[in-house]
Amino acid sequence: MTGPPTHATPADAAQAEAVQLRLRRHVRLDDSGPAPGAPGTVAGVDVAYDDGRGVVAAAAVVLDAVTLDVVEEATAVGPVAFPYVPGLLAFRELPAVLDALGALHRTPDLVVCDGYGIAHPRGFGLASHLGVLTGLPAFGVAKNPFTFRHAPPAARRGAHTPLLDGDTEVGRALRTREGVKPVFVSPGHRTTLDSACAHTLALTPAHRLPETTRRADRLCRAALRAAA
DNA sequence: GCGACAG
DNA sequence: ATCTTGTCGC
Repeated sequence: MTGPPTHATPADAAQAEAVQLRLRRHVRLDDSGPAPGAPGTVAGVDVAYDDGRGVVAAAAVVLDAVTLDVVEEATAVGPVAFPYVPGLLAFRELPAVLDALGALHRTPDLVVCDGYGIAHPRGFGLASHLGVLTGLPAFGVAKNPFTFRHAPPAARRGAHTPLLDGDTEVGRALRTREGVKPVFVSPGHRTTLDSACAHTLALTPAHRLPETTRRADRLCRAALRAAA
């Protein structure tokens, strides 16, 4: 039997890796998600921690994909369920993020994550994991190149170079602001790299990071403070 | 064996 | 992620 995707927190790193290997075959990189520029909604999700108290706060902010106006916001607070281990970030962040997404009154057409999609040691980063569990189109925008190689893109906004895992392009270093350090985009689920990059440019009219992640970042920090 | 390592 | 002031610049 092909049982449903797991929600339970793995007991250790070995079990977590086994879950990733089992779930990754559900990843689909196609254009079944919204086309860049099309009307609809885009959600940004992010998480903030208070390691001292072992508390995590997540936020989901839904924007109008065309105007970038905020349509709805939701937060969730809970106990930290997993330590930070490079390659296993999803087990630390997703429980709270899924709660925040579940608290929304409407389902977004697309989700933007802080981190990576298929650019990952086992091809199953945060955005892919979230996409597979929710069934929603998702991609990741990371602030650092992780373990991947890339050449610096040209200085103008929109310039990009491949993010390489050996010889495979798993993502892209994308310049969202002229002369500013690029972001690192990778598809997660039900989207392509081209589409993810186009969406990222549409979400960055004024800053390096997408409006979705900027808003989710602010909101989850506020939720963490309020939880104190 | 020693680093490096999304958030 | 998080610990942290002022400061330069659009």
